[in-house]
Amino acid sequence: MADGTGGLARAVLRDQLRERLLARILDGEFAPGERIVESHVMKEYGVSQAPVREALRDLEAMRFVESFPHRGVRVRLISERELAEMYPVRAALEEVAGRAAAPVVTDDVLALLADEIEAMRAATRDGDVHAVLVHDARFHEIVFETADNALLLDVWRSLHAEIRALVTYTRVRVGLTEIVESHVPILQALRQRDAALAGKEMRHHIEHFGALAFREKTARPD
Amino acid sequence: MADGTGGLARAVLRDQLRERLLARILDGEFAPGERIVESHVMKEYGVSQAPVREALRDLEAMRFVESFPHRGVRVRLISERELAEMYPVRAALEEVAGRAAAPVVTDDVLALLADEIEAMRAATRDGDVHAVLVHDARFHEIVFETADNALLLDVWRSLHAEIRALVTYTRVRVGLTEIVESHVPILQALRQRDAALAGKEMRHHIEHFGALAFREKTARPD
DNA sequence: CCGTGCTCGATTATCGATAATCGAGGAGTC
DNA sequence: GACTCCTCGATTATCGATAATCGAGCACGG
Repeated sequence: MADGTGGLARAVLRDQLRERLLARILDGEFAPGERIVESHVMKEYGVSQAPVREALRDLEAMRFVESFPHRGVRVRLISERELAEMYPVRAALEEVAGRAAAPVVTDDVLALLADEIEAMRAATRDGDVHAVLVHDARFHEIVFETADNALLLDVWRSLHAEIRALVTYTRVRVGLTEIVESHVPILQALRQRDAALAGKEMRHHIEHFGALAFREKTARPD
Repeated sequence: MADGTGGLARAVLRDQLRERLLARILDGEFAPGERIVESHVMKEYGVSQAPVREALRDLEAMRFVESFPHRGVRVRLISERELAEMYPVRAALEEVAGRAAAPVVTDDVLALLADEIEAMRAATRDGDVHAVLVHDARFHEIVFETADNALLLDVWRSLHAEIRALVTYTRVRVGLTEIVESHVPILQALRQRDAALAGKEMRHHIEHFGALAFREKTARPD
């Protein structure tokens, strides 16, 4: 058993490797565009090639890396153009989630959502940008889970890489408070169980920040 | 990258195995709920365990099979509910594609779309259901390609709408002619370069058949 | 007769090694 | 000097074998 390096010897190796590698990608230790060589990872964690390959394949499905036959795996470089492309897709998905979630949301879930907003506010006061983003993502994830559509949730999760990269771009341009408070109308629409309104608020929420983030280059013909 | 039928990704065993296994699942040779044993597939195709595992993992990501650690892989029962879940997601994506494609569509593309409709009509006359679905899928794919949003195209492809539609068709009888002719309003909206209308037609197109196939559970308040 | 623990066959998860493939860089030619 | 061909090092794709794990069936005690 490989216990010389980091003490990963419990569950399925593939999953542990995936989490480790993902953390390193998000920390920027693996820079975008940089290659991730299987043999290096093998030696570093003292495991064999197979679990490394499968972990990397999982990360590919999550869109954090890309791979080409015989040419290996590299951290996906997410261009500003791709981020711009994400907004209409994400906006549409969030609208679907809002519409589906509103009629079936329970008071418990509403409380959870309110908690997340509170947590975002607290993190904002502490200046903890990372925590804000975590609770932001969690807020949206709760809505998608409530929508009770496994396929929808799956597709949304596959956008994680883009969403993650997105916040790095927008971090400096948009105030944290504005981000946090813009979740309130969504919660209110859900409280009213108004499907159309909830969908609209979800859509606007995404489109608003999309327009903010790319206002200098969006020459959208309307 | 998610390759559809790109062309030069042939030599990789994993991909070939995935296609073979998928065909067998769809043919019903592997019944829903039935286990797929790695060692059996190994011997049957004369390959090693690694490519089999990776092919099965791909199929898992596509939701055609499910796997549990140390307990192997089994064919997922694609429930009617799951098929129903696809429709709102797909409808939203198609609307985005229609809106994006309409302002930039060329006459060449419009001609291609008209050709696909003609091909669908011909296939209908021949009673070739599979061909109809292929050209149907191609019609929509052309619209997504025209939308010029790589992420949107990627997400749409990940739905494998053609395959799911096939499954739907085998369960719910919908008139072929109705399917084919319902593409005409989309083409007309694109001809007018009317983004909002094209999006709306795309959405209605999908929602219509979703409602037909699963009318008992869609109770959209309107 | 029923429940419990154990053994065994089947299967997966992982390993270490080999074959196939790619990209860079040097020798040779015009 | 620029281009082409070829070799070589690096890396991936696949293989065959071993270790870990699970579930079913059986012996045993209550």
